[in-house]
Amino acid sequence: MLNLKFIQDNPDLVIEKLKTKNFDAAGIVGEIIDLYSEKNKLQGQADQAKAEMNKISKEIGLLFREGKKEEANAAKERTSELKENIKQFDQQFSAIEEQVNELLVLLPNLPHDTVPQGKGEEDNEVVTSAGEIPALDENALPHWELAQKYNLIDFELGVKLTGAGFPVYRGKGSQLQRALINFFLDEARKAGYEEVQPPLVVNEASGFGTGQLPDKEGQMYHVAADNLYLIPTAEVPVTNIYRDVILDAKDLPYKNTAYSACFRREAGSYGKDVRGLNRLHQFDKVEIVQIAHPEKSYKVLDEMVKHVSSLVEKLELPYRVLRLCGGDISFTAALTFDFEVYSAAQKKWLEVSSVSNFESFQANRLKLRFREEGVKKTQLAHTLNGSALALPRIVAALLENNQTSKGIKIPKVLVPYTSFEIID
RNA sequence: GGAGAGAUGGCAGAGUGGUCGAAUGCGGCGGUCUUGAAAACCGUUGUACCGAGAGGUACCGGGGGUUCGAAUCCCUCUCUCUCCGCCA
Repeated sequence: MLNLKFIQDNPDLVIEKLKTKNFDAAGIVGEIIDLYSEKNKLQGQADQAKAEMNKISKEIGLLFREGKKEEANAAKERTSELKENIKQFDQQFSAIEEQVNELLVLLPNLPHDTVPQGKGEEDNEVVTSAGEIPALDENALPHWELAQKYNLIDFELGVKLTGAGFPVYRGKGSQLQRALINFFLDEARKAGYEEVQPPLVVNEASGFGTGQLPDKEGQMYHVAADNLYLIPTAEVPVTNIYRDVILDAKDLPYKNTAYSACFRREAGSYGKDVRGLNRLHQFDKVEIVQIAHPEKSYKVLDEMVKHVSSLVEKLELPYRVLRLCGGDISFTAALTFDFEVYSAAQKKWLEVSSVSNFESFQANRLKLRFREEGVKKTQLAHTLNGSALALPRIVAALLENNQTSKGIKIPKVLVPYTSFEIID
């Protein structure tokens, strides 16, 4: 959510910047500004009326104490009109506030200056390309066939237990999952992230804080009986750790990492790249989150991109980093780098990480503030997060790229975690 | 699932209709004292909005009501805790 005052002070900037996101904000911004001045006018009137009311009430109290009943009763009569006015001001005031909030929630975050103009994925900018694309045999298998051949993942069994998109990992497939999770968590810890194990189910306030609600309500599984949501990413509970808090500037940045299962309904995405591990309803992911000082958040973003790069490099996967264009970047992000690894049998780039700076967009919803030493006024912090990494597509690429006639080779860094070097 | 208790400032914890944005203690910050530190003592210490400022307003879990006036009374919702039952 953009800051109300910021919009008020920079309406043209907001409209101009949102054009990059292909969002025409002129109407909404105009309405917000009108409502804002109306709101202030009303508040001035309401506050004045309330001040008078408070004054009279105090006087009445004193008069009663002194036993001047008649004067007190006379004073009472003066209040009825005031009371009515206050009631009306308050009603109008909260109606306007509600309207403003409804409009505010419609505005996406402003894109960073470096976000390229564009309509969709095809306009994303490749900023890095690294690693060698392996030359596989003609008869190389896609990962879903490899998974079956080596009994690593049972998709049909998942359908029996739950439904499509809920695979059962078994044997070395299951061990490989565990190895990756531990590897990712260890790497994050070495990079200074504190590990946390958050709940996998969150309440409405948390969903709102990071921006899943109300915008992407249909994306999450909703536990209706308790009005709770299964998390689509650990970003939600981990970032919400910092909801409604005021931090000391000297303690920034806060760095957390968490492994979690992630649940996504993926409504409406059937038929598109859904084979095998490409798109699931439940998957594992290690997430990194940072709460940063606004002046340092882009440095932090770079650091996070480097961290994720190091992970795919250690796994010896060919990858590229994309700077998302205005048409592809999310509603909440100011700047996002996507990581894609090449899955050599499918001959496809698969997104395995998305690293974003949300600036103060989430912080404003979260009421996540910090205070500079000696300064009374609080400021909104910046939030950032990234996948480091999402497992399924990493597994897909590992299986496909490392297949040999003797089996599937495990990258060196993972061997201490898997305790086997080859899947055969 | 059954029964009960509760929700107040960073924490603990008073406050049952007016002078309460809220006692007191702890913690934090500043100071006095000290070679330094501790102790002791003194002062200070919530957030947000409006206003050029003086200042004003709101907030004692959320919403509504009674009243000239509500942290305090009433209704309602949510959450937390304790005990019992069941269970990992």
